[in-house]
Amino acid sequence: MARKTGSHAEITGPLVRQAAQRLFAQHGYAAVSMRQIAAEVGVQAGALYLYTPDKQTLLFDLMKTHLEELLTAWAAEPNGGGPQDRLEIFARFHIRFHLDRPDEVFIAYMELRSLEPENFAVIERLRHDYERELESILSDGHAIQSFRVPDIKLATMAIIAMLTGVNTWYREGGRLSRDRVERIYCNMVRRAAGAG
Amino acid sequence: MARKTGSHAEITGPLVRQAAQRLFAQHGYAAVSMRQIAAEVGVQAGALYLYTPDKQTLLFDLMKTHLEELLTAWAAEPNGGGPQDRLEIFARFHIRFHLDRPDEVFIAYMELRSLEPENFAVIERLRHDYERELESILSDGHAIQSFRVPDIKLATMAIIAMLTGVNTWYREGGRLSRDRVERIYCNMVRRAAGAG
DNA sequence: CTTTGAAATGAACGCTTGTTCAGATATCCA
DNA sequence: TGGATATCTGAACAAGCGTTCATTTCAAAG
Repeated sequence: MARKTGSHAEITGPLVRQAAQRLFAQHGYAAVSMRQIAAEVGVQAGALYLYTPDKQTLLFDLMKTHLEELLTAWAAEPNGGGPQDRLEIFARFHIRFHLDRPDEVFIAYMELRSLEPENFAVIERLRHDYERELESILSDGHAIQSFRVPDIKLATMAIIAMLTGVNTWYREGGRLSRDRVERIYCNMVRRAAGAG
Repeated sequence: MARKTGSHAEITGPLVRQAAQRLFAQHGYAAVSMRQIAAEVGVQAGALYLYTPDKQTLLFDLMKTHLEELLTAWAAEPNGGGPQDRLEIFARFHIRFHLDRPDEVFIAYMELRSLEPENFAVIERLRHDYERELESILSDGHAIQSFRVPDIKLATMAIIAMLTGVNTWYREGGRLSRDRVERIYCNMVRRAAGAG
């Protein structure tokens, strides 16, 4: 696969990350070789080491960047209103963000076991930071009896699993529009949380 | 890892499957070598080929067996009652069955991409057979207005994702008993389906 | 006690792996 | 134009891969 003509060296770095992302998502970290990534970029394997110290770091950076972008994007969402509004905003945000990045999401969920322990700890913390955002919404709603959830942590995990699950079946141009999917999931989440 | 003393050759086959299951679940199919599996069993790599034609078939058989057991076990559940009862039975069954087999479930969900196309097709069909069981419950309930679901297929996927998600966080001996988890999930599923 | 046949070994096959590095090449600034 | 600097090649390294197979081991059957 030849490189785009006219491409200068300073854009090879992003190309490497892009190629690694697609290949890791498709075949899995362990099943993809540095030579495959290099071929996708249009370069020899040795050249990759100008852009990453090793294969593991390549994976780690992809996952870290993804989760940091997730937290940043969530922080930029409107955060006014009561728990019910915030739950709806969260659900819609989660679906939108995840459907926009199927490869990143797939890697972040499937390649945790491919991370060396120190890297795993970093990623796990970031993921937990995000989960706590939903947890605090449910907790606030529980406090003022807007929601009926017997166990807040369990509800957090259940709702996130349900929302993230959309990535496993949704395909662009399918039977349902993204907006319709967002709306339906929103309703299910609200009801699962026992919202009035 | 030495074999249990007194073990005869006729039980090595199951041991191989067991070892492969644990290792595939922990590190992923591509990351596990035949030599690692053999070491776990207490045998040399060549001996594995008395029990499986190749590595791919080993994976395929694990997944196929898991899904067939899932379908068989579900068929053995009581299937009387209305959609509401059947939804509750399904939810409890799904959680119970999946929590009992964390390794199998992990492999069945994570290693789809490691299957060669023909094998993938077989597994995908089995999985779909199972999803259709829930779909028909929701469909029946929708027909007699016991459930309020704007889209049955979407609700099917959402509920299964939510239920299967329990495997990602539940740990034996944790804060919540299995029965309590079952009950809470049951309620969330009922409400998500819009059951009266 | 010998024969048989399954079970397991251990070496070997050709190939791929992640990573390194001396050398070639291209690009940019003076 | 010339020299410095960033970029990339291509070969090499040791190690590991899935798989095969002639040979050995060993318990049970005759």
